[in-house]
Amino acid sequence: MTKGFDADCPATREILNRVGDKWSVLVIVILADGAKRFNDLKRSIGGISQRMLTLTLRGLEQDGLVKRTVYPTVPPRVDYELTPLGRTLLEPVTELAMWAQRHRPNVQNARAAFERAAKPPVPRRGT
Amino acid sequence: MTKGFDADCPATREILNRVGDKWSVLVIVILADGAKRFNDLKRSIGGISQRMLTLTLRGLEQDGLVKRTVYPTVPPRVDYELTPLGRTLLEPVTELAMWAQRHRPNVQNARAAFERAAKPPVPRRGT
DNA sequence: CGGTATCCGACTGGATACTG
DNA sequence: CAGTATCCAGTCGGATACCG
Repeated sequence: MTKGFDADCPATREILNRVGDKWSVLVIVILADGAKRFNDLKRSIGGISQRMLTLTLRGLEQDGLVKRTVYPTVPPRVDYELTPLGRTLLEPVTELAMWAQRHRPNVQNARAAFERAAKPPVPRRGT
Repeated sequence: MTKGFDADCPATREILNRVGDKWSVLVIVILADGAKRFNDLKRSIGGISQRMLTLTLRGLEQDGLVKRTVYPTVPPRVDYELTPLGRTLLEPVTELAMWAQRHRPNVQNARAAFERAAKPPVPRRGT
């Protein structure tokens, strides 16, 4: 089982590096709704710095996942939207997000148990 | 569309943090074949330091994705294996890995194009 | 509005040495 | 064998200031 794919191959490492960073997935998911302008995006995300939004968008653009469109109007206007390629990525990413939500209780649980196991497991009553 | 899930929710952020690190996915995929001992794992992976393997395994164990079994024999022996929870994670992760492989040419392509667009796009013949 | 440039602290991860 | 401890370079990412 699980034969037939390499998770260690460069391709996987590559996409994992992109998708595993702090903001990329978030941006992708927000752009799933349609094109957005830079500052709209920034507001939608909420905790991101201008610098990181720029870097994240550049990364996604570079990988062909996002398309950047500049309208040379007087206050400049730039739209970002998912490319078709970017939209296909949406599916495995959504899978992962759904896994996260379904199994979150398990994970939390495991973490609590792990923590309990680490500490001397609660002095019983007396001491 | 894509309503009905939050990629920004804490659960997703959490699992993305785990899965997005440098080694976790690799470990998970290797353990898909069955239990392995520490040094077997280390050899299977190839580029990992002892420290990082330990940290990665602790992280996975903490989240209930991997089970650690110590046999108190004279040279100590420790087995690591996926928990049922860990095995369920294998699926979305595999999806992502397959996406990476299917679309790698596109990504590579986009990167090349991006690079070309960045530099003054090739002086034509004369200069 | 949509960036770029700079600075800097925090965290990541490799190398190495030591331990039960 | 399976770690732990320490050190240290490199990267990530936030804050801030400035620019077209």
